[in-house]
Amino acid sequence: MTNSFTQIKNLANFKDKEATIAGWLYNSRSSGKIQFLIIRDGTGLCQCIAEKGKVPDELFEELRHLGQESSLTVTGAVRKDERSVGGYELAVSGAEIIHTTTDYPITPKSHGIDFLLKHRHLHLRSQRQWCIGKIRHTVIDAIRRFFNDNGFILIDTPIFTAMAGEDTQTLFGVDYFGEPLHLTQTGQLHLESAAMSFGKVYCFGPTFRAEKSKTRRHLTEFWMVEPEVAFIDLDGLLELAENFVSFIVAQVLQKNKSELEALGADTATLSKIRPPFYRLTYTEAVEILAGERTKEFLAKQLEELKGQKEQTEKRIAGLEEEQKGQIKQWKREKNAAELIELRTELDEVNVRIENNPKHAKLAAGFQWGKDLGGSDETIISQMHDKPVFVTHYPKAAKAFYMKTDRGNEKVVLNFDLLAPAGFGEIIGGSVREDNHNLLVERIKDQGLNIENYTWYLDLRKYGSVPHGGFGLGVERTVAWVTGERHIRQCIAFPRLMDRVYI
RNA sequence: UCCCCGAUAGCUCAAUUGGUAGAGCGAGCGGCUGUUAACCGCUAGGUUGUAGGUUCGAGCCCUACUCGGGGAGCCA
Repeated sequence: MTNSFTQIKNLANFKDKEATIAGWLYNSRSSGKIQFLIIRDGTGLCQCIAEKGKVPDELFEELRHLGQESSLTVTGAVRKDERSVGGYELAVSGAEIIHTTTDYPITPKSHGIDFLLKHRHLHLRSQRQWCIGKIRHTVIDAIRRFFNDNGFILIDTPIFTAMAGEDTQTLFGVDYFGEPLHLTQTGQLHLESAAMSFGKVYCFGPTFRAEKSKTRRHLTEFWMVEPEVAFIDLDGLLELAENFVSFIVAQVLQKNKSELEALGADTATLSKIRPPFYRLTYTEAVEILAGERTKEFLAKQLEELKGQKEQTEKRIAGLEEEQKGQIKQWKREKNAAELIELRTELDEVNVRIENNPKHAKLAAGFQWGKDLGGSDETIISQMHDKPVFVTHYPKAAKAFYMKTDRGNEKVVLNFDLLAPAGFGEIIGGSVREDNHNLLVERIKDQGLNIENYTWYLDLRKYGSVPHGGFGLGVERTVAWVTGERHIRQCIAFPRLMDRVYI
């Protein structure tokens, strides 16, 4: 059935010829003798023009009353027209209605996030989600392509696992025939053993974390890709990570230009994402955070926000004044719509103004030894126009498996990659401790049961080599690239803390 | 777990100091031959999240609860 219909993305090939498309009614406008039907078919949007006299009267009336998201096929001549959404439109000669829809809940006007999440199964049809879904597909395709083309072997690591990468408090427990297991939070430990067989490996799958985090950066179930490489040092890992991320961004720019534009993403800044990325050590980052530069940066940001607030308030007051007077009806309605927008904007600015001094205080009081907080990462990230590596974190704040810097025992050979313009961490990685006895010490130091790690320690007994890897969060990457502020929009069916609709 | 904010028509939001609950969209009907979230006219649509309290009078004030949003810790 599918094969006999023309896909909307291919309409250009049918210029001045007849085509039949099959899809759903996305939106329609009628002007008495002429109707504009916007059809979506999963590959794009197409405006179909139905003119009275050129289609049977009965069909014309039927189309005029057709509800949003009704399914149908439309036949007509394909012609180029600048005024049309995709550049091409269909002059309708016939149509077959497959299913009539009434009262589709998601209208072309604005909706709140709660309503949209409750209707996620339908929301996936809307343009914004469709664009994000296409870009996510490209990101995942680019991830696999990059590793497959660079000599990495795919290893599927288990989802049921007894191993804990970090601490067990953030894991989802599972009753495995009476045995307590949990859902994986990383494939890394298993992957290390595979790296000793294949050299360069990666795993890619869902990951589960029971962190009680209610922020725009967190999901309890998300997708993560983790490469692991034998015979590599920290510099090698950074180089791998920057080439990898640059490749993903380049692929999205190449394949999803129109989707990026539809989403309002910053393609100019994205096209500058090329190696080398900025490199900071943790110690340098702390100096920046606690220093004058951050103080000035945040103070300037606060001034800008206050200015923005003042302007928005002025505009709101002006509009409110105008609404009190005698004005045309259409102007009154337009003002009301603008007021709603401005009030939302004002709310956001107020939250940022409220947070700014808190973040400034956290940054100024930052003590060497603590892990970087979310707001600290945001500040560093906002100061840069390209991704930033932060390396060499304090050993005490990090996981047991990270390799101690032999030149400075207080830090480990690890790194985070912060996406620019405030998006924050998208990668975390490290060189792994490869000395058997040092690793035993670290396991004991952190109060972990050494018996659980005998196989992991074996890797350091039989031909131990320097090795390392990292994990990249798919949804965070998609959010950064698309400019979407919340990662829940970057996966089809998000799992949030206390919130699973379907 | 902690801090801040919110809940009014199917949806997005108004409602002055506590004084008769309104608008747009959506739905239905009608009009309009090039619309871009089209436009114009008419119609229907409400126990203001729940329970209690203050008051002559509560959408608005107070208390508790439920649900949601934003942020913190932690992290990809």
